[in-house]
Amino acid sequence: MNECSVAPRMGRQPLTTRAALSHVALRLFLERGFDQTTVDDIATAAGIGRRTLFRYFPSKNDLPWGDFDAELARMRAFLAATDTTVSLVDALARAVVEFNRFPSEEVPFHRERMNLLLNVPALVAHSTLRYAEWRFVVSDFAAGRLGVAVDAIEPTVIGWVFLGASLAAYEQWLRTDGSNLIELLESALLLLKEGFTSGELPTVEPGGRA
Amino acid sequence: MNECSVAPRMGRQPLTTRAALSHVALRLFLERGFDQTTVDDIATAAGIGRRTLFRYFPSKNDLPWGDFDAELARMRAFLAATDTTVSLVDALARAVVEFNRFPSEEVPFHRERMNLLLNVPALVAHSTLRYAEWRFVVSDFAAGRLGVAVDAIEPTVIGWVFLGASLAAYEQWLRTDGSNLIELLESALLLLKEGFTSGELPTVEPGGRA
DNA sequence: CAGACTAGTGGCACTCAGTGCCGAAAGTAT
DNA sequence: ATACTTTCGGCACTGAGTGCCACTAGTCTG
Repeated sequence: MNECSVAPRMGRQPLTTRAALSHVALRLFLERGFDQTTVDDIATAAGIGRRTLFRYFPSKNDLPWGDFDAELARMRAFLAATDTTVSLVDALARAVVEFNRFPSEEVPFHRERMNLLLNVPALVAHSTLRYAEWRFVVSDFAAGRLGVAVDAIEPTVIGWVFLGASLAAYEQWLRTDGSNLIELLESALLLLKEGFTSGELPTVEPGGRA
Repeated sequence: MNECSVAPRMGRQPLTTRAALSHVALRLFLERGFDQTTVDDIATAAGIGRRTLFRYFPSKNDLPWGDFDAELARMRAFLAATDTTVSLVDALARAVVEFNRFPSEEVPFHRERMNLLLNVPALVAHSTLRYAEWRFVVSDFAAGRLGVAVDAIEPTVIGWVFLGASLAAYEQWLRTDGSNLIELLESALLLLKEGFTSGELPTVEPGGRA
């Protein structure tokens, strides 16, 4: 029977968690820089073997992301639960905002993490693979709403456009101390709604200063 | 005096060119796959030393790109030469189309190259760094037209959005044999002009089937 | 022509990320 | 105790990328 609450599954218990390793790595990256930190350093700091670390994360580049898959699943669920009376663009905009809402105590941590992800070249490059998964969630939802294939041009463009707006907001957020990520996201997403029809873009006040 | 046309500059002549190496590498990548091709293989095939190859290209990932910097300079020049009566969005749309126009004999080659760049994970990731340079050209132009800083939110979003539309067109192009890249780009860029105002996207026929 | 100068070449040794293999360790189930 | 299951981590290996340095192939000057 499986009635033990302390060690519910068979075999040896894991020594640590993805979250703990991500945290240790992030600390070292901030202290000495990403390139100056070796995987050995991280493993040693976490008190595990180097080989073991590679079982928790497939690459050094994945360490700052923590458990991104779980976050993505959250966004997918949020979209799935959105009422169909809400327009496609609004539904996506709300989901994006929701996806990027964090408890206030985690905000400084998240800021440092994004600072790395958007500035260290190796991480910038690797991030693309994560963004692709994110875009797929967006495109998939859009395709369902529009009644077209997920690889049709409209859902694809929508995926890219929402990603671009989000990252633009993030870049803005990291650039200015004390700015509010959620407000910046709403500004950027509003730009999409206002559209590019006129050729002259509407001037939107950055949320942080509105 | 410097009047010799064969060897105009001092010192030893280069054994090869970036373009030649890019071509050799691309052939090998197509034959056996990107991951199955080592830098040694490429250097040997090109008849140079491995160490020398790394002087022509900073990384294996850069080989498929050839001389991207020159292409970027062309786009920048095209934008700079665009009449100011043309709206911002139209100017960018024309520049993007121009940037992606190739002589018909190079099209199959370019297609294979983009096939690699958009499908091999390592290349997908690395491409981000090249795209960032591309986006900067777009954002920079937009910032000038809008009279705002290049790191303001509007030019940033515009950079992302045009990149997204371009890549969506490319993905579409690679997916369907015999499709026309230029037409697909125009379709995707039209989506941007039509905008997201209504919440319901206009249905645009893919250029390849129009 | 000799010697100085300059720029490309490539071998060697090194660091570091990532992987396959496999036995040891630490648990649970019977 | 024994069997089974899962994690751990050492070891050896591949392959990308780098610093160093001697060598090569040119030009330029006297």
